[in-house]
Amino acid sequence: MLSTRWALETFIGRLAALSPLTPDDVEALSALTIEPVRLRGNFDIITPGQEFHDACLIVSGLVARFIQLRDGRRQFTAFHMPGDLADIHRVATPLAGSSLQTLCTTTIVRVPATQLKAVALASPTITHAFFAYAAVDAAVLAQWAVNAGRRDAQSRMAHFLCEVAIRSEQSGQGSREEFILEASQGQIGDALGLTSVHVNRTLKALRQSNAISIDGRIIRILNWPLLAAHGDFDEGYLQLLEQARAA
Amino acid sequence: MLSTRWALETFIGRLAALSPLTPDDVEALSALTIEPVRLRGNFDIITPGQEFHDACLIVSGLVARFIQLRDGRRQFTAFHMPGDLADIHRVATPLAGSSLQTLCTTTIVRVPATQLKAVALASPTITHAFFAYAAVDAAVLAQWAVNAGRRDAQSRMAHFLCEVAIRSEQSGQGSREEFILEASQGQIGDALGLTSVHVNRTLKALRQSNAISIDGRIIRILNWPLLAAHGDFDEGYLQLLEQARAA
DNA sequence: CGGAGTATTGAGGCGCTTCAAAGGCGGTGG
DNA sequence: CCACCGCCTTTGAAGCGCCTCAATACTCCG
Repeated sequence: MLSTRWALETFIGRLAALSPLTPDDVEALSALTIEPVRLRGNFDIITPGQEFHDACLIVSGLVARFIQLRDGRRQFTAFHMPGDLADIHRVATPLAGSSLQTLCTTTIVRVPATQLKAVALASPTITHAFFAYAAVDAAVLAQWAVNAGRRDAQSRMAHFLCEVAIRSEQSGQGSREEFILEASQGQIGDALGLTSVHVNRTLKALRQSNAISIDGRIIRILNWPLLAAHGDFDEGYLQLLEQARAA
Repeated sequence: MLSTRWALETFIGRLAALSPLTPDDVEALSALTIEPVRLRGNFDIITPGQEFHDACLIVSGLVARFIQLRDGRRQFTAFHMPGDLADIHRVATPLAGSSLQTLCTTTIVRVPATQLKAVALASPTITHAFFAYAAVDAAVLAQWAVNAGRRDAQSRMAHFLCEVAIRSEQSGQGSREEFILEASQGQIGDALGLTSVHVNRTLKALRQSNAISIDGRIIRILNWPLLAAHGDFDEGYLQLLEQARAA
């Protein structure tokens, strides 16, 4: 199930949803895979300032992009789930402004940036798809900024859970009603700009309103309309480009 | 000075700093300009959900990208200054997840996405430069997310002012010691995730520590090391790719 | 069975918001 | 030319949301 091939096909499928790929495109992209690497949790894939010449395709597990402050506190700026390509910008530069770390035991495939770039430039439809993929990344990041800047803790959490739910569903890792989130409450706090203590209280409140239930790392959304309303969540931004293609 | 041609040349210069452009590239990009449009402040260039088939080159003034909540509060996710291309993602899709609004009287040039796309696909170096440009946008947005998520009001403000200072300098609009920020305190609050009241108090505190002085819309940074330290500011992320090219 | 990391809960404090009001400044029209 | 109006800035006072500190319980794993 969670094989290297599965991850690559999921990624290609997502690209295909963004830009109609030709059979040649799919073939070129399918040739990308190199050896998978298994990493423990809390492993630093990239540290800032350092040059890094590979992109990361996530096969299983969970990877977070983050920026760290001098005092050690940090803010996650993205979660990357199985089937995601974590470093699409590596096409443009080997320098990273942010760090990448596994949140749990994770399998990734390192795709050399040179290969990625060659594939991108070889086909206009792939170029287009890569742009669109980066645009979705940016749309998600914008929502995280809105979360941190303008929503209170419960709305943030609700919006965040809705996003993870949809993305889990999109990558075939679960449904929007039930999925696995391999992150501790402290790590969720780093994504939302909250402390682990307040994440705990916020989750408790959402549980008590019967919007969600939690069993270990399994999240169940019991009342989707309630949660979506609470988080002011509109899934459009996650499907923006699929819609564009349909039009 | 702030002519359409100047803005286009500034934009091309920035691209050239990201990826070595050929003379043909420069020529192709120089042919992009269409008629400039003058807009009043608080003019909506894009509203969400709507399709939009042009990218915006800023000639003068200030444009903000933002996402609005149901209750009317909003979070800015980017400022676009003269010489910036505000909608590089329009290469990939006509659908916008966020809105675009002028903050003051502003002149823009609407570049048809079809033209932009054609130019991008015609040259691998331009494609590369566009990717790099989008990567810088994403790096800036990530810093805004960190600002809202993990920094207190004074650090946020300090970081924000440092960013605007450097970007003003980069686009030849001023120096990092003295520049114009055409935004009200309420609008600055929308960028930082603060209320206008607290923006006012925060600016007062920074003035009293002799880090900055303010005269109307003119910001003077009196003590750059102090302000940068206060905001935990490292300008690397704004010049990431220039460095990459130098290497 | 012991230890480390995580979850949970309480108490107290601070930072930012909210509400409110007054003053400044530029623009517009009588 | 001045009176007026809207927007912005500035300041005060009070309240609340989230943080900090702290203690206990849980769970996984060796």
